[in-house]
Amino acid sequence: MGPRAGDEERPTLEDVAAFAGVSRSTASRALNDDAYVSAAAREKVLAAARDLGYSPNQAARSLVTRRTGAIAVVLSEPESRLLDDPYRAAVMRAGYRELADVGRQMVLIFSDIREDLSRTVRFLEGGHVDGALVFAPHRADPLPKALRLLRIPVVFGGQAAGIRRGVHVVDFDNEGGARLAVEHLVAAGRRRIATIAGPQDQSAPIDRLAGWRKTLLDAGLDPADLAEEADFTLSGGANAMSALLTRHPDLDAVFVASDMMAVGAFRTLGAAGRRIPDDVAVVSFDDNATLAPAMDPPLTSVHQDPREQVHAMVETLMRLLDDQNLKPRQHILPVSLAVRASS
Amino acid sequence: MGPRAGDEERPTLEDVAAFAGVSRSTASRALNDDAYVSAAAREKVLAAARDLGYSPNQAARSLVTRRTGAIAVVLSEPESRLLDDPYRAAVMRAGYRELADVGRQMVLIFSDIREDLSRTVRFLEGGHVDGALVFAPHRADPLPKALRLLRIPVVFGGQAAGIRRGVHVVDFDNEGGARLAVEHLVAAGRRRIATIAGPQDQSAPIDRLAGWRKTLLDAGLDPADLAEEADFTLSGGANAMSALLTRHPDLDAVFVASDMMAVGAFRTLGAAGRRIPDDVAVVSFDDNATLAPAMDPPLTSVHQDPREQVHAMVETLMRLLDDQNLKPRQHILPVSLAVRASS
DNA sequence: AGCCGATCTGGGAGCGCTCCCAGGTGTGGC
DNA sequence: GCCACACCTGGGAGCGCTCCCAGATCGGCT
Repeated sequence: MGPRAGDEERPTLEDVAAFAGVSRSTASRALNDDAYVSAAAREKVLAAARDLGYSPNQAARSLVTRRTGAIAVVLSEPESRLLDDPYRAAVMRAGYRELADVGRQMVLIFSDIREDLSRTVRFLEGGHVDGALVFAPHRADPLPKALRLLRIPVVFGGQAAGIRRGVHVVDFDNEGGARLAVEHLVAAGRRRIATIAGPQDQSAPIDRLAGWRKTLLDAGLDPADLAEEADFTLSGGANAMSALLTRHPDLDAVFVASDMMAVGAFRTLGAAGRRIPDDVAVVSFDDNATLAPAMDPPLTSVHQDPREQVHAMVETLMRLLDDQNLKPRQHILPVSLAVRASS
Repeated sequence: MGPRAGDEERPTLEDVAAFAGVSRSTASRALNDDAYVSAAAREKVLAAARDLGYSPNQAARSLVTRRTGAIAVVLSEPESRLLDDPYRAAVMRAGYRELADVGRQMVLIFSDIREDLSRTVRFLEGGHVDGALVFAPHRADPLPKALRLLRIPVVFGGQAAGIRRGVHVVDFDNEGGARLAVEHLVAAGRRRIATIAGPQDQSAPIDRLAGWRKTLLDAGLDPADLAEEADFTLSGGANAMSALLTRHPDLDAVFVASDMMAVGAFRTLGAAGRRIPDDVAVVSFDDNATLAPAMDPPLTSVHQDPREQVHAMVETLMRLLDDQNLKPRQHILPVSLAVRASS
């Protein structure tokens, strides 16, 4: 019959050792492929573990090792933003993969800026995880500062609210991406290039706006009055486009700080009888895999690869776990332009 | 100075007890608000815990209680599908919230059908979590059957691959939703109602196709040759629409099994010079918050609320944790039709 | 007074694991 | 022939917590 079927008791390391005819210590060494175990003993232990269906008790293990093997991925945003942001979905997926590749389990934490600060902090310091990857794009978010006081290793994805020094950051080149987009429009002969900027309480949209402005100036064009701020939503983008068209009926291009706002801009342009790209070229930022290629016409957008960002973050975090005194640095990743029919 | 600043050592329960002048047992009782602790003792312990910045060691706790306080949310799909599926993002978000509401931590598991079975199973039985919410829509997915052999409490979201009995399931009324959509089209006077079905290796699209067929028959219309299967992608939807138009140039409506495929259908219809909804009405399934309202014209779609589904799943799982012998049942949730300009 | 039960407390045991240390065995060098 | 040193093994301790049990205290009732 082998081991009793339907047995409620899960086998322990001691059981495996007894079954293999060795001591608990030797079994432990074999399972954790330690040095100093004979090949014969290792074989026997591994076979016993397989036969008994043994899997180690993680609680017992991390009680003594003081490591959990889990890493938190913290997404700190107002509730509304998270629901429909495919970029975040890609971040989660990438986080899972990249952490699995280094043998770590991802524990996902959603943390609404306004509500969940103390719960999130309590969880992170509760010893559930060995470290954290934190995405907290809003400047007013108190989380990054709170985390600084904790002893837990943290790497930020994107600029951490108000903190420029002493933290590990992996960010995209937002300003450079905006520059790519605008240079593309200039090269195509556009001269009245407006922008729909994102909320100026976040680093990324601030940098994108700065990139647009500087590139125009470098090209000898005047940015004055050609920028309109919106809130990253469809309707926000539509309204901003209306305002821009009213002020500058002669504009021939617009750089939009996110794909979702570009949808709104498309609406307004269509309703106003402007053809894309013939009358107005549109370039966006995000290159959202769901949205950008699905639009009509397909949207030219600045492509940022979340997988690449998360990979760099995990790499940094692993080094940080080895060496708590690792010198913090800002790691800026390049972006590229995905050119489609809208420009 | 209070407790030493920058102390590496985290305080233990024993420290808290000593500080409060009581025993470890009493401190434990106070912190877990057990009965049989005097008000005075409780006060002292709570104050001590606060002053020392104590947070309990979860590993030690779950070693003895055999509970982790964590619940896995398992998304079992081929890698490609997960990246750009906002429905899944909503499921994750809802899972996090609903589990937080019952004091549980979500641990997210992505499990590629083809690659990750053994890793997922190993994790789930490793004692990391107390139970699991599993989304495994593909009929060929071996995960549900593998989980059956484990002793871990599981609730499925959507029909579990090939298993109809003995499992806990919370699903949407896919057939009823399709019926709503088609009845809406019939009521609007449409008579040549085609469908772009989803992959017939999954329960949900199978049921949606069945609902379309039955409703047509009930209305005295002939479904023959008006169905085309596609793979839930944009291009799949576009190609299916082409095939349908070629076969039936006179069709006046199409029920599409997902929003993403509806985007493809829109493309094809536009290229063929058909106006929506004047020439061809389009109704879809998903009511993806990002996509459906953003389309031109905005898409009529069957609305399913992932939060509601997850809520029911968590409720069932909590009951299951209390009572392992809870009688399994199929819980079917109603859906509604979000009517927009495309129909 | 005496007793019983309810209320409260402290110490011991032990969850399953890893790590340390004390040994045992074999091999090679002098 | 003996020591040094690698290699390998087993047992003890202990991680920080919860639970059990024995005991202490205190009313209230016979």
